[in-house]
Amino acid sequence: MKTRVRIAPSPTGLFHLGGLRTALTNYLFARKERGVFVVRVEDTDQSRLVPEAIPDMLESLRWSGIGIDEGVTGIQSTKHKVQSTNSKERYNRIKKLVIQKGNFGPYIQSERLEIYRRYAEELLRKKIAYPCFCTPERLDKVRKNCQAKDLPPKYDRHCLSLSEAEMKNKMAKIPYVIRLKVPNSGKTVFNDLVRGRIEMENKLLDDPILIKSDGFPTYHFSVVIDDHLMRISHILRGEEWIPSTPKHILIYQAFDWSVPVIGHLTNILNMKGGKLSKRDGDVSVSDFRQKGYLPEAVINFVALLGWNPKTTKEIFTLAELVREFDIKKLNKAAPRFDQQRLEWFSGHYIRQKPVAELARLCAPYLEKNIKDKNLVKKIVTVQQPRIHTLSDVNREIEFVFKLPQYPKQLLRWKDMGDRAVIESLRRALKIIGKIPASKFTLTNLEKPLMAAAGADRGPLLWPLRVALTGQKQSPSPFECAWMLGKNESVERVKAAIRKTA
RNA sequence: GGCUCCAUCGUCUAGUGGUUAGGACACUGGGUUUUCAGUCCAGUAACCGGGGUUCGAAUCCCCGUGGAGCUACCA
Repeated sequence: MKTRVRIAPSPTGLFHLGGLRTALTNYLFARKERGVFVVRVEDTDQSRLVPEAIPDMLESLRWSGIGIDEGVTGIQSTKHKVQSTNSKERYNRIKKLVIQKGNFGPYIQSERLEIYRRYAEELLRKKIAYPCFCTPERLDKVRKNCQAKDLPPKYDRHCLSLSEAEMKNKMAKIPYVIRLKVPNSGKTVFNDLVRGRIEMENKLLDDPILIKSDGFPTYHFSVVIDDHLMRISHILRGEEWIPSTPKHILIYQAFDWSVPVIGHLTNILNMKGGKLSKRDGDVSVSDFRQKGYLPEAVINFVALLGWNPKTTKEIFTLAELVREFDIKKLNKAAPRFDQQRLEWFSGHYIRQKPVAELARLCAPYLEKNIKDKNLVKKIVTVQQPRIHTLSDVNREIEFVFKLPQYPKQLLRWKDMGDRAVIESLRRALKIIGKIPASKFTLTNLEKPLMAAAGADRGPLLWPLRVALTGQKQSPSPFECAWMLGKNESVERVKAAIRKTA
């Protein structure tokens, strides 16, 4: 049987790190098995729709390099086509721009309502499911009652005792949900691909709602119908689904369908060990993208959260991950999100980039509008070893555009006096002045200055660096002079001499 | 409360009955160096607790404890 996996995101918010990890795992598994990676949108909760969620997810996956084979694969530009109206309307307009590909569509659940209805009616006919007319208030009471008695919260099957005639009569008049009748004895067992055998007593299971009173299916129902109809062979999803998996299996059994292989991945926790949420800062993939983390770094970092190759290798490109991925090496314990580790990965990948490419990547992040392409390249060259994200490119380079005010004492290296400072600056000025503006390169600066500095470099280089930057900390004087260019460098050194004299 | 899952340095993890418990991030110190980075070298640091099983347990079993998840006409 062909390996077919899917992610089934719900468009209720921006695509976050946990979603990326699930997507990556499914993608890697599909590639490894030469299978198909499907994206299906589960928008059955009409009250929580977030219009931008689908485009955000698609953009995040595209940015990460995770290619989609089937299902919701792309979107036409949403710019100018979607005027702001109420959010549900906006969602529906964006939905129309979604590109779907494959033979098992539609791949958006709100477009499959008749399918779920049909299958639910089949279960109704077979008496495996039943309509329930109870009000939310009554259900709430039943639930509280169970809790008060320390019993598992379960529906009391009040509506199951209705006569056929009563049932028909009510169905015509009152809104109702359709529930699955779960067996009240025995246990449901499945073999989780990452956790091994998991079992649950059937009598602990609540009769799950299959179809809501608004006619939409619940997740539990639509996920089973679609995974079956779309021939999904392996379900790899978050561990929050473990407790409801037995319900899903009972639905498969109700239709006499074979159950896919199921594996539950760990969730990503915050540093305190709690659920990763907006409160912990940035968790959406688009936030990381906007902050200038490289996709290579985010992928590498996320791949190693909950999986590792069991070797000491830590740096992986997406292609290497495809090659080395092994589903058996998934961990069971939930990892925590460590920002510092992500930053290290990002810095690492930034240092690997060719300067021209890094300059192109950094360009949108530069705070100053720099027209001189050459200057951008210089700045990026200097910043490359110092930064962790693309937006860091602006860090500590204010001096390039405007010399900050600084006290003249800052020019002194150790116990130097004013006279020594002036002498040192004049020497530097002479050397710099000799280099033609057209040959004002890093090496042409470094060579003569280092030669002149001799063994004890502080007396020459420290005053020069401060004269150029006005800062206690900065890149090397050669790099600073190079960025500033000959004229500006000369002017700043002269100014420092005047200041000291 | 009920149910389910999980448990090695601060963090990500290696380890599947016998290891000086290994690597990486972070941290600390040192080398390189004019400062900041980078880079190189070194160091601090962990088997949640208690019982078993065994000649021997991080590893197998049980009981605790702790954490997470589910307990919705949300997914």
